[in-house]
Amino acid sequence: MKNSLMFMYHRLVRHFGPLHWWPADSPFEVVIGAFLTQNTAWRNVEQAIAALKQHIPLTPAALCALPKETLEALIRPAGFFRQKAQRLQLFAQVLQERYQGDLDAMLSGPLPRVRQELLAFKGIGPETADSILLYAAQRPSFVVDAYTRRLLQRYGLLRGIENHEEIRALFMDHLPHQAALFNEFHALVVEQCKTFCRKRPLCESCPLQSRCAARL
DNA sequence: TTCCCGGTCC
DNA sequence: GGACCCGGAA
Repeated sequence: MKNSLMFMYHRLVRHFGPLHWWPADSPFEVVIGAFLTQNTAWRNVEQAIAALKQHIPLTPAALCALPKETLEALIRPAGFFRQKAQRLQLFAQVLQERYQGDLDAMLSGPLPRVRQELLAFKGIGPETADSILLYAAQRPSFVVDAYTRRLLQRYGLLRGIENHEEIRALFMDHLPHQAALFNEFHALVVEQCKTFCRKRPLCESCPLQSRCAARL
């Protein structure tokens, strides 16, 4: 398993080169992006964040102070804007009250404990929690999303019945816990799935073709 | 104009 | 399983 994952990683690095994730100016902007990108194409999230940035500095305090209706209107392009606005503000509020707005303080401490705390928020599921941990705090928590499942399944590393935590464990149990590695690996998986391993796959020029089960 | 895509909560 | 929602492709 370790060898399969590392082979895949190196092939993807060779094809896509180093990616620069996560595109954001601050850790708190990563958090906002992590909420907004749920079930949403990144291009729409960019619009929403750009609009938001024009109105307020992207800080927990400013987000709390913004009227809910205004926030909803600004992040509208990201979809699910009512629930995302409400959940983002709730998160910002708790961050203010418990940690005086200090994201680093919230995200430091033993990884499993911090992860559990994140998962307790309404609007933070496993993918969002791990995105925040990895990309806002450089903590080695592997991010699994729909792309990851599809790629691994087609490649032949899953039977198809594994749940989210089991897929995450595949990476966590077989790779060194290095934030830089996890960061790049997830970014490469996303790029790979947008380019080749799409819903309707383009196997012809895929960098993983030679060892992919779907292609054999 | 309909259809598709993507996380989380209930 | 259904609800939440957009932009863009078909």
